[in-house]
Amino acid sequence: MRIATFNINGIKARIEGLTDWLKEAEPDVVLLQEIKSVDEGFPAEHFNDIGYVVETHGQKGFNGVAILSRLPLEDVRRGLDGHEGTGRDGADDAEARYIEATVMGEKPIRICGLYLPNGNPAPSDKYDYKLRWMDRLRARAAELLELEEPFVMCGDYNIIPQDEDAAKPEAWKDDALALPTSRAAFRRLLSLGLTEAFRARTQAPGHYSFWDYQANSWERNNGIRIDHHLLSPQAADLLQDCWIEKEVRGRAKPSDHVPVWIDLAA
DNA sequence: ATGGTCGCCGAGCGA
Repeated sequence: MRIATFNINGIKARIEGLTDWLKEAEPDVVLLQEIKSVDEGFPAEHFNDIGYVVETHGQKGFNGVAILSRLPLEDVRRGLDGHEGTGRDGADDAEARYIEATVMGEKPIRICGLYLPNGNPAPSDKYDYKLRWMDRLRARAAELLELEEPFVMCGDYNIIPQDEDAAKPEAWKDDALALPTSRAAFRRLLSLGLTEAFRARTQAPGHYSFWDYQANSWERNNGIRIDHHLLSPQAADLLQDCWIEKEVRGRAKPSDHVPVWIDLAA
């Protein structure tokens, strides 16, 4: 089963490029982030027509996540638990950033798609929200781990795990994506027993999943690696491969992110 | 270099 995570930065702007990519790359499952659409505005029927079932968790204008799958989806869940009611919008669940479903292949796999808050500037209420959100994600991961079944948490984590994951680490020193506090929160997630698929495959630096639209970042290869797959032990046992589809960034009208893939023996 | 470029929509925010 081949699964890709892809922050598309707006479904309306990316419908054509995303369709072309789906037809040629033929992923079994895709986790989309930043659909920037309400559920009713997402062109689900269009993707049904090319063989994908669609589940969305959207909101107007910003954020929004979706799952596209060639296999049936069951037990869809939207949003994280832990309704603090103290978020900067009055409720931490005001932002649509998380969706879960079970993909019914040969071996059913629980798939979590997430768009972790950016958190800039730091410090700020936005940064506090990011850290709280990571706590809530960790609580959900701990719940799922108790089941001792295969699950994957895939998405735009907005975390540069190590300096090796940035072309210019010094430029991100004070950024919410790379601050020691952010990296520590990411490590706490991993230390529950999750495997970061890309780093499990290679320790090599210089692999990125995002290049800013500004300042010719793509042409200068000034990228960062912030889109990740975290696997439960039972899912890690199924991991065949993990790779970044860098070429997509050079296409016409691209997203600023590219797809990151895992292949599971499932 | 305190700008630069996108996408949401239809002003200004978020990244």
